[in-house]
Amino acid sequence: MAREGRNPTISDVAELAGVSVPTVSRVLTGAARVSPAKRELVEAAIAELNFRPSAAARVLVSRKSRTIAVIAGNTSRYGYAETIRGIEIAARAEGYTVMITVVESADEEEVDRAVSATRMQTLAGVVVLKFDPPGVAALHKLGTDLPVVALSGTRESGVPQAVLDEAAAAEELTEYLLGLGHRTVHHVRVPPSRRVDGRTSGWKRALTKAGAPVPAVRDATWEPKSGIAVGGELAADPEVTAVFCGNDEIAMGVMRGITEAGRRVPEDISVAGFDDHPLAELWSPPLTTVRQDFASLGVRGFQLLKQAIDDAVVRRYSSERPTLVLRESTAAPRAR
Amino acid sequence: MAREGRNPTISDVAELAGVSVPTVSRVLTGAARVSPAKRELVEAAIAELNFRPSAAARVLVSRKSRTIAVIAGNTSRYGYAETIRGIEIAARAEGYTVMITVVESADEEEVDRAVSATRMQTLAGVVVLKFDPPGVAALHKLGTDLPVVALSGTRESGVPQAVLDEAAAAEELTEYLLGLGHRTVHHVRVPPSRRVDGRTSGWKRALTKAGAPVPAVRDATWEPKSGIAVGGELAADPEVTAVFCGNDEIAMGVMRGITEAGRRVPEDISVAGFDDHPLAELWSPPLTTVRQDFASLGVRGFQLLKQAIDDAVVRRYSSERPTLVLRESTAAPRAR
DNA sequence: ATGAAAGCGCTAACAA
DNA sequence: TTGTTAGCGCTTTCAT
Repeated sequence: MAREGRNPTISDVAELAGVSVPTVSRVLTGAARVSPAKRELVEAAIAELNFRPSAAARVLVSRKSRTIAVIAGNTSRYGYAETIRGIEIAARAEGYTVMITVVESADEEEVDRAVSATRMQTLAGVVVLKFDPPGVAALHKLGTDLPVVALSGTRESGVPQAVLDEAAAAEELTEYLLGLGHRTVHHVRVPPSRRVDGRTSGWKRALTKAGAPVPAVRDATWEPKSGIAVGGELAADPEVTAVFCGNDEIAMGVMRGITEAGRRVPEDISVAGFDDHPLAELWSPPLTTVRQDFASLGVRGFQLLKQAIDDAVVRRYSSERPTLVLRESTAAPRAR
Repeated sequence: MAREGRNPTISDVAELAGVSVPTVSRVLTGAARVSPAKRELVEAAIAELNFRPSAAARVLVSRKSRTIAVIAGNTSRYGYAETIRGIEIAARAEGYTVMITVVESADEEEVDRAVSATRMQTLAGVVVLKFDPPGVAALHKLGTDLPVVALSGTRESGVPQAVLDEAAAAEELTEYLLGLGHRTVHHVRVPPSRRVDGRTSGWKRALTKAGAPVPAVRDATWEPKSGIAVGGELAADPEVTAVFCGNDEIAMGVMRGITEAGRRVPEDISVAGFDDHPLAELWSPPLTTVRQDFASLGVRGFQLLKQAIDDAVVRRYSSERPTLVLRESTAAPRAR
């Protein structure tokens, strides 16, 4: 009999409906046919008791889970947050639950901790945000006994992955800047995920193709403010007429540094960003950038994972080309 | 014997270590003393097999879970994302896993869906982001048989909650603006969680106290762009000399609208925001605002939840007063 | 189509 | 301190 003070179980439902426990299970899972009469009884009992099956018991016996994990180096920065949002939307649509694991650093100990914490759960699969070194490290530690999909800006061998082709977009943006008449384009990099970074390599490729000089790369952190100092240095160099920044937030910092140094954007120096942050078009001047659809990256990532979970014919890649967004922070250089 | 192709279980460990299954369990949970000799054997076996206990089995038998759920109307907007980050950090430090449930709307059907999905898992507790109507609705549907903590900007009766005292901060900001010499302060509101909203009520209180006229509230959406049109309207009214916006992103939109209308900030119109978004200080002019520590709100929320989970003496409230940040988007009105 | 029986991997209660 | 026994709430055989 259903006791008070605890959640109803499947046997409470079975008893109330006057059927066996497996029959209730059949109604729940839809795995086998149940006569309409019994099904109705069972459904009434479920509703009356407000019964919800225990996910833990289901997982234990069926060895199948409706939970996926997302491993990420960060959850709140724009690209990360939007990507996770996309994953969650796609997962929810398919009835999957999402749990989050944050990997703070690429230290072996921290990566082990994160992977262990993740793998304690019985999971249907894992999506790894391979945007940074912690993500890359976690991906490698994860093992192959579980469906895994990586999300990133550069296609790489190994697990299936959904990609935003950053290199192609960065190349296009750099070519646009050169086409405006700039002799070359300087580059401020955000912390790269590996030695090579799609945005940086696309930039370099465009310069090389055009026979333009390749200036030394300048590094910024993820903090928008770190762009201010870099902007100041850039403003001090009269050779600099165009700057391509690794993301919009850094670009905003760089623009402030340039402005504080008394030079104007885009009249003296053109500045372009990357991502199309929601505030990029509100900035003064509105930012020329590359639109990255992170939410769609997350959706595509989950879809790839779903295929792997279902043992479907697994497409290993899903690539999308971010698009150039021309606004007012870039212009032709002034005549010298 | 440990078979290939499946995860090792506690009995594999027991067998390899030459002890009983419960002894392994004791080592795992630390619940009872085990002789150093056996403990070492067990630990060696665990390491050799790379054994990880099944969370599902543990939950099933112990009825205790190390997973908490976060229910939120949104995951990627600044305040939400930072709050979730804080919850995750605090949870991780205590060995808890975080799952996310998004409630898209306050529709009964959607709220039921979200709550059901959440409650399928055996949870230690739930943190609800009560920043918007979906969050409020989910909180009410959640039931009382589970530790629940709400996070919001306004203290309210009911479940324990961690709060950022928005009303007090909004009042302080409005007083500051009035103190600058503005006859009154106009207000642009972001979508409120209920009829009353802390930011709006603090603003109104300050005006009333000062005997200043209370202008009609203008509404914006969460989209920063929605501020542009509002800014244009405000700029067209010569009576408007100071505007308090519900968040920084809207303030940025409003400032753009004002600028596009040919008026200047702060010379013609002062504009203040709320939140201290990371880009607020980089904006031109840098934004006067109220710093809200969302990450700390999340941490405090988890701590409250942890106390409830542990049946400790439960503090029901944790309140923090956001602080005024004075920058350059506000100034005294020009002499008329 | 339905039920009886078994058992997923662990912890709790008890005995030794 | 340690082992034996029982059983958490389900799904999965296997009969019927």
